[in-house]
Amino acid sequence: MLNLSSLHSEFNKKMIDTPPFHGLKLPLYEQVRWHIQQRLSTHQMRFDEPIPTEKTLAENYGVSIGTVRKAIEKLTQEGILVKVQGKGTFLKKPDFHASLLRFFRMRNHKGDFVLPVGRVQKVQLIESIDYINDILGEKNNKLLYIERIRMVDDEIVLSEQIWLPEKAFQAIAHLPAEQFGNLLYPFYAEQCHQYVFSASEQLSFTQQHRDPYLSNKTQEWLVKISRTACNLNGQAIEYRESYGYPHNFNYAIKIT
Amino acid sequence: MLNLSSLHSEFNKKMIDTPPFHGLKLPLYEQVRWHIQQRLSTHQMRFDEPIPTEKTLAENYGVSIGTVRKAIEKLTQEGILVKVQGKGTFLKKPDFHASLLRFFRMRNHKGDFVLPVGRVQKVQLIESIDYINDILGEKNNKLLYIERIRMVDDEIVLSEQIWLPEKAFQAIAHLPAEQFGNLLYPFYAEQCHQYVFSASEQLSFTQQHRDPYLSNKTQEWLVKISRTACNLNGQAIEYRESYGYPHNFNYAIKIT
DNA sequence: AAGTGGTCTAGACCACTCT
DNA sequence: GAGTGGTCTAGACCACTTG
Repeated sequence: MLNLSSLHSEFNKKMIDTPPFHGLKLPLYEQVRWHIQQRLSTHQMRFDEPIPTEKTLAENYGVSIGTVRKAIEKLTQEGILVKVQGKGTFLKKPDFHASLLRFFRMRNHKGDFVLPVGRVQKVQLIESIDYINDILGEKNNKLLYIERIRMVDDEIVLSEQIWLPEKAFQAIAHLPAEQFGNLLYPFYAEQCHQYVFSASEQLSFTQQHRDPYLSNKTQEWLVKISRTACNLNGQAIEYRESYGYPHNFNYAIKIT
Repeated sequence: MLNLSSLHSEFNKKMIDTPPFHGLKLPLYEQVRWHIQQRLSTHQMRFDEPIPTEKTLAENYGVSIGTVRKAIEKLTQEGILVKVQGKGTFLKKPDFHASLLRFFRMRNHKGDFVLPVGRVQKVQLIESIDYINDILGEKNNKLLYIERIRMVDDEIVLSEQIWLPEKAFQAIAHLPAEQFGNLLYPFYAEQCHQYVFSASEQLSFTQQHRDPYLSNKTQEWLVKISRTACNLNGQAIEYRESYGYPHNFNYAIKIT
């Protein structure tokens, strides 16, 4: 279990005085929610062990079980926790396998939908770029710059440029490109303890991008996806721009 | 108030025997949720009067107030109801103003973001089209076919083709195009008591579409949005295909 | 002041998982 | 059988809106 003991004693003091709470009168369950989330994000991530039971949390926090349930329900809706009946409540293992597939439905030569394979081509330590650092919430920081392609049947279908804050990713700054695996987020997690939990993507079309890996002509339309990926605290830890051809593009959304 | 009286007496009989429930053991709150939703969708829509209070519903259904609250919470999450403290719980007035703006951020000559103005160009009663009727869940039905353009600063930026089931839209089948207003969904509601509550959209790119209103050339890329719009029961009541130029296209999404 | 939803309690029993 | 979350109860008091 994650160590959440001694919460009870800290409860009142911590809840009302910590930064987000000065002067605010948040509902009890919001305070519990925030406190649990803080505890989770400052621990080493464990996806295989349950967090304390609702009953335990209720006792530790000195609130009723219904209040804890409401807090956990919120965290579940946000995609941070998953509840499994009979087993417990777990940190949700985020999987972004499907994320680019939300936009691109690539087919291989047989016509089946496939996930393009990723391959890092270049890794480079570079000086500060203002607009990237703005996005990452940093200032004048060195950056780790990565070029990566994604392929289906040995054909390059997407080209990606990735910027990381050098500070948090020192562990991989000097590794050769070949050691970066197919998927980057598990790689970040293993090597740097940086966990991507959410991302916001922006989609647009451009005729301005000349890509070194896509053999596109001048003035040809490309799809551009800008992604900012964040950790549990909402802190940006990666900025990425992906380019691809429009013919494979397909995206479905439900509006309510 | 909506008339939800006499629910109590019908409760047990109705809940377990009505179509979705034969043999199923749904939680109480799910049954309540479904029952409320049914009642709402078979009434004339009233967005200005509250539904019965939680206390009343609890008494009528013979369940505790917590169970009713959970049912209503679900309906709130689905965007069907809105709760207003001190006033009551209301049917949510759906607004799709922003929906196309989710994809297209049109700027006018001053550079501000604007909602394109809609204008119906053609209204026509046509014979059955199989793939449209499939989408609408109908068979061999006549259709109402509409052509509509959307404009910014007198420039056509989107072109739409719309198909409606003739049966439910007889009231507008023979109206001249000029009488269709700027927005269609409020028009459907007023004239035909057809209320759009949700929609699923599919986005793609095509070089195949030659549009009568967009002055596009052969082989030029266009954005295509296919939308199926549904009422409260999830029944499809409109199918629409919209085409536009990619240069204004911009779409943001949050992934978790 | 009366009525609404918002928050919170202190339990109960059930369904499921694991040992 | 022990432990987990899932469902459900029967209240209480508070915050907000309206007459």
